[in-house]
Amino acid sequence: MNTAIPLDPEAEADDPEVHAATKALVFNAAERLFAVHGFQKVSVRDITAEAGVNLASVNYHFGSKDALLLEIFRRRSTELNRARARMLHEAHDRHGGKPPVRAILEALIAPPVRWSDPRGDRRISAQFLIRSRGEGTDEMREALRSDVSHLRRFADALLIARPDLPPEEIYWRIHFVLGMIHNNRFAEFDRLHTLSEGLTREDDAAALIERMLDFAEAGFAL
Amino acid sequence: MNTAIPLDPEAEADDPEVHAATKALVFNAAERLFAVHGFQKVSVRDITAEAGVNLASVNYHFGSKDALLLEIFRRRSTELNRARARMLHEAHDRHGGKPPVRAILEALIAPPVRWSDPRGDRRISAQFLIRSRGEGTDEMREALRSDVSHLRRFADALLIARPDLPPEEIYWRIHFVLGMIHNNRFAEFDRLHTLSEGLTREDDAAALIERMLDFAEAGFAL
DNA sequence: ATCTCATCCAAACGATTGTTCGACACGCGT
DNA sequence: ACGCGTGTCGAACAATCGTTTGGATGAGAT
Repeated sequence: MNTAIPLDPEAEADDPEVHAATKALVFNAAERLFAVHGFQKVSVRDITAEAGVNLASVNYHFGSKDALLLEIFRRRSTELNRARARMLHEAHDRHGGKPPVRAILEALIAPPVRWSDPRGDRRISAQFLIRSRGEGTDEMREALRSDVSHLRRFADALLIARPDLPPEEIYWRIHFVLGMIHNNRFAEFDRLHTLSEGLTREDDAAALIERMLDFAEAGFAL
Repeated sequence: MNTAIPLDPEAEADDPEVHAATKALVFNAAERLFAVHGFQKVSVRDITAEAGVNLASVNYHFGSKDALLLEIFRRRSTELNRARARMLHEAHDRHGGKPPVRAILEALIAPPVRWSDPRGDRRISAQFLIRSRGEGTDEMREALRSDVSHLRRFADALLIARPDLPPEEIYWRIHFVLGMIHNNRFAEFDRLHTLSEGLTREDDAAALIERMLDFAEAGFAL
């Protein structure tokens, strides 16, 4: 698995462990390799070689390869969920507890799409999370069940914003919007780029969010 | 890989072609296991055990594990492309060469969603194709480039149906619709089912197609 | 100084991987 | 009967996998 991606110089801060630079190196290398090549295709040796540490570091610091994967997933997942929850909360505050559909959808769409911005340093995390949805281990799929409770807040907000719609209609449309979000992968962007012969540029996250919001809001306006 | 999935009734009993039956057995077993567990998690021994044939059968009939995967992918991919192209062609005939947006989108959405119908026997093929999009080998990703030429017919039709829209807008919305389609995975349906607490039922393919069409058409109506 | 503890390292472990090999069985045309 | 080709089979191949091991290292506390 050859990769020529610049390594992230920033290490994590404020951890209970004082002297664990190796752990952060492994964490970042693993996330990057997993995001690019997938879980099964990346070996522990690939990770440690990329991180420049000893082979046994993975098992020493994380217990196992799956546990390492799970830890990355949980970290990034809670980060994303918090960003979404914060935006939804702000929307509630701004609109007196009953935000419109577009504000709710924005809280759902904007955070992950902003992560995918090529100008930022969170693209890898975004790709990792998208990939983990389809290739995760059994434990990660169980961790995705708790994601349901997180999604329910968005569903409830939408049910209030559109009380005239039958609830099942709301849920289906959430499913469609999530499909739009999870389709923002490197390979899909590439395919779109060749299909449009270079017309579509994904380097503007704000414009993409607007486009997705227009599309999704129209689907919810029925 | 523990699999407790009932074997399909087709081609299991005494076939007139006794000697070529093994290849079909391997083909079907591999497609089913790949669709359920993913490509990397399924070993050649899993496939041959599921098919009830000798371990060497895969390499003898297909050359390698990757070649087997590629052959399944090519078969199902051309089948799907043909079904879509036929529907698009019929739409052209019905509307004098200038079909409306909804008819074009229907040709894009209906075939794969019909495959996903639990009452049919093509759910496995649909899941396989969806999964191959994210976990495919390098050769398969190259085969997906030719899929672009297939998508271009839909893009051209939409450009004609909406000449007032800037082309890049058309391409982005195609990207969104494809995201809706590719999100129809087992795991995602399950998550939606638990989120809606049983309200959403995916057993009605026709109703799901209508829902997706309504949503997508609204997004294109802007 | 000695003990302690966390960390790192090279080496090896057993298991599993995809693939290959040689032998054997059968149908079929000559 | 023979040879030939196709197909199947058990066995083994080398490679890679995740994980474990025992000892070296070095800083901090006693």
